[in-house]
Amino acid sequence: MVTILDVARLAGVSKATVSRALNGKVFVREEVKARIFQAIADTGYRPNQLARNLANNKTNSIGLVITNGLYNGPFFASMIYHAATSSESFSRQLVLADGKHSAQEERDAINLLLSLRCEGIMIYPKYLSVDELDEIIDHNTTPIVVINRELPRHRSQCVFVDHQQNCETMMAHLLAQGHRRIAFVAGSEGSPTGESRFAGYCHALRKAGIEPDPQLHVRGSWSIDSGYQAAQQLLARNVPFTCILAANDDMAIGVAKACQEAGLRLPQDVSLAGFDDSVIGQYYNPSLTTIHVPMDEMIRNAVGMLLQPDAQTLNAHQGELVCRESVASAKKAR
Amino acid sequence: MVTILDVARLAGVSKATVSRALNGKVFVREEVKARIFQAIADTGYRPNQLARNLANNKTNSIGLVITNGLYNGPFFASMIYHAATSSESFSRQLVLADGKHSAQEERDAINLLLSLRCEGIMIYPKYLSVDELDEIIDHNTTPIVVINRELPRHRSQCVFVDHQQNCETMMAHLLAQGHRRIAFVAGSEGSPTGESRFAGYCHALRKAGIEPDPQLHVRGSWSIDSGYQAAQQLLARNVPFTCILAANDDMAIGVAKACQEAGLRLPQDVSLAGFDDSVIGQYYNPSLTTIHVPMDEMIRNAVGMLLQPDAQTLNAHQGELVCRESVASAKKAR
DNA sequence: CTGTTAGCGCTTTCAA
DNA sequence: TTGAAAGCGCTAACAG
Repeated sequence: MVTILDVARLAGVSKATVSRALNGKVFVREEVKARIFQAIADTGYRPNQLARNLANNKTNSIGLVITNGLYNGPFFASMIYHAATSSESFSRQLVLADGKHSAQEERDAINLLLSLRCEGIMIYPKYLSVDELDEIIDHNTTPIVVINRELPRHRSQCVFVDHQQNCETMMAHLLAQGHRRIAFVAGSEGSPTGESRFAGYCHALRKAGIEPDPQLHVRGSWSIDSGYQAAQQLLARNVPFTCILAANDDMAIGVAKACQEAGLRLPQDVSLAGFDDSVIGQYYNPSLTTIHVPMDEMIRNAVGMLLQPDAQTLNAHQGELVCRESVASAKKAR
Repeated sequence: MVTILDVARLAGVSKATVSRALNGKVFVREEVKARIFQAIADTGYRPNQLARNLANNKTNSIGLVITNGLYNGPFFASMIYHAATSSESFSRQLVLADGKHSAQEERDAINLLLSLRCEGIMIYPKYLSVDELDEIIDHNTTPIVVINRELPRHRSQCVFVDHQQNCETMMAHLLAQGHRRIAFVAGSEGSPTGESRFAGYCHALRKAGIEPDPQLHVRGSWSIDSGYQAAQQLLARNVPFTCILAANDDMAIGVAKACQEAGLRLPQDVSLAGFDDSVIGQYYNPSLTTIHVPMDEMIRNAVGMLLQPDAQTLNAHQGELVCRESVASAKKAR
């Protein structure tokens, strides 16, 4: 491996001068510079970032902790996409670490990124609780921003949307269409996002004078397939409903499949809605009514928080109702 | 920042001993070890991987170059997913670099990863030609594996599937269903994957004694939306066909949307098929006939090649026809 | 403008 | 089994 010393010798200067020529902060005589660049070209020298990072004590990289099992879906794809794009726009590399299957492994992933000396770390938590996250942030000097969790104790280290509020917005829309018997396909047990959406569902119903019916409540685990299975359970119960609200778009698509297999037409026989506004929803048949979550904005914000901790940034983001074909006005309950 | 020296002092030993205790390769007296770990716990010491990597001259990381605009789709999501999973299974970190919008930027991305001293680099090329890739591989000692491109000069630095062969398999199926007027929605101009699939399409037709009709040929650019628009163009031409084959699943979904908007029923009025077997195809309505590309296998293979360059590995992978609802037997051309 | 000299934090001989 | 010392490749004072 050719080092800066080789270049220096070939150009007949010292390492320092090569370094200066390379970094451009300090003036180097044109003539010398030319010799140096010639030597670099001749040797095929490539600076060792590792050494450079160590000397500078900074790495120009941003870490992202995300749970492996999750990033298969379109939702997470767009998250990684935005994370990579935002990082690059700040000339930072994105380093991925897997949260795997437990809080401990999520912690390990953070520690790994920390020992890699990432400049900042974003984490989309799945297992770690708010308390644990608070503690991790307290115990570290490296900037850490939590995505999709509200941390009351660390207002400038989190970005999130109010899922409950969004769900109430959605419910208001469904109720306005005349739906009264609305089924709910929940996300994984214990997921704060899922719980908030469910809370929004219950709250909106009660506000409309309707008591949530446990018979209309089934649980999935965010994947398309889990939505499919949840819907089959729901249909097997043989209770009447005119609309199904799934806690995310992926599950909604699974639900659609199950309904269609059961001979139900969407939206004539049953309306359907989801959350997240994943790309496919727009092109699904029928296209999916959903809530748009501004992932791009959130991530851009998160990266901004990491790199410029002082700049005041907005951490509560607004979701937005997107009305499409999958919701029709209610006729009569099946 | 607490360093190994702080720990050493606190434990009353030398840096070297702490290092040894930490790495476990050399024996350290139990009693001393205990003192060291106590000191580590007390100080909250975390080894600096940067320094460690520099000293060891290795990084435990694998780089992936991929074009930003692309990884929004489900296909690339699954690629990143498998890349991260495979890397982790070899205890390596995945580092992402963006190929952006040109061959030069793709080159830059590789150079970046190289200067980061990744142990190996995988590249899913979009702009770089086979010749350029050959050259890059020749000029570097770091292992580089190219995904989805056959490099005749570097058989053990590439993994790929035979897209033309796969397309012929698909065409054989469509022809067997009685389709004769089969439209083709191509991918971006100049894309080797797209060209191969198109070649397979033409070849299969000719083998069946049918001359490809330019009127049945439209071009998209891999995205759902481009498929939608391409299909609209096709429909506007008002030429008869009984089946549409899109060069990937995403475009097929766009095509489906356009057809349905035009009042065509799938698959009764027109059959539809795609490539890649992306998750959504299975749940789309109608579910999508496609060719499964074994991305998991390919990536695992690629990572294996990077880390164990000597081990003989298979680099040509087989695609597999997946028959679902979107293709029916041909009645009469519209 | 440029060379010399210390480090950055860790690993690894070499001796003891 | 442990310590001292050299070195990984680069940057950054400090002189000159």
